[in-house]
Amino acid sequence: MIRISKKVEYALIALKFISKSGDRVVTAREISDSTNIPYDLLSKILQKLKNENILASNQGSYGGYSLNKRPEDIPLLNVMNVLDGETAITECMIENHDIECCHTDTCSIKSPIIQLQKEFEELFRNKKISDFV
Amino acid sequence: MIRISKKVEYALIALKFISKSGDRVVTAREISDSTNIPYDLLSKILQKLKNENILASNQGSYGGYSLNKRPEDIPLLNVMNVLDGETAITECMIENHDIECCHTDTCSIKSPIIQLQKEFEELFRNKKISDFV
DNA sequence: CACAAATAGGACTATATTAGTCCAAATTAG
DNA sequence: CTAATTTGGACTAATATAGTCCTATTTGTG
Ligand code: SF4
Ligand code: SF4
Repeated sequence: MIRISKKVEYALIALKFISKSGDRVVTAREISDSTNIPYDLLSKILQKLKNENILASNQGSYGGYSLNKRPEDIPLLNVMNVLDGETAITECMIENHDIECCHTDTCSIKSPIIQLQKEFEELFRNKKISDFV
Repeated sequence: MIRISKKVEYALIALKFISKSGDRVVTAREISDSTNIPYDLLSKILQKLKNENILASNQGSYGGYSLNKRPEDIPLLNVMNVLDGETAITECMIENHDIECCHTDTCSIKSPIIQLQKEFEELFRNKKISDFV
């Protein structure tokens, strides 16, 4: 059905929330409360964004998250890759794929698929978090 | 993980096969044998393409499928919609959606999502079967 | 007419992915 | 120390995808 995952949607909503909060740090609880995104799920998402240096975090009380990059410097593709793994429109477009698709020998559409993969990535790489703010 | 479904990949491979076969009709068995696409699955795919008038079919012995449109007149988006249902990058982008996403009231990213949906559709509408042949 | 080859299509199963939950540990300001 | 917070593993539930099985219908040919 080709869908942007809820994780990515939630990330976009959260990143927007944080970028609208100025310089102060924002807690996961705060975002969860005002967006109805499940707290535990949101926490994981923010953690992954932090590990990717999209967010900065402070632990402990009065801790929270803040943006570590400008919204215009965060490509949507980056967020997708962090949360759902490498974005590949087909099995064979996964880089370093040990396990080959069982049709790889006879498949007649690989080269146009490579082209489509490029255009697909381009669309999502050019789309930045700033476009959602 | 955002993937083109196997159904759609198989459809592309099959459509390529048919369009390379000139004017004669091609059987599902023939395509299945030379591509290793599971016969039963392929049959369903071809049937759906026929119901959408992308293919023409003849039943009975010496029956089979043939293209009903020129490859350059078949958008990839069309094939995706036929096989996997309406292409909507998020729940709220499904047209006539009775059931609303549970965040619809508070969601802050709907309008950029609408824009992204447009660009997404554009990419897949501009990509034609002829690009795969 | 009988038969074989083909499309047509419903129902089902298995597998994989996504979404969400639960729990416990580590960190830190006050 | 304590409360608020991030960190992160393990688990469950729900949904979607891929594939299988079976039967009916159509039609050209002997
Ligand atoms: S090899 Fe062909 S069938 Fe296999 S994943 Fe790539 S495009 Fe799809
Ligand atoms: S309303 Fe917002 S959260 Fe719900 S599907 Fe649309 S974009 Fe996603």
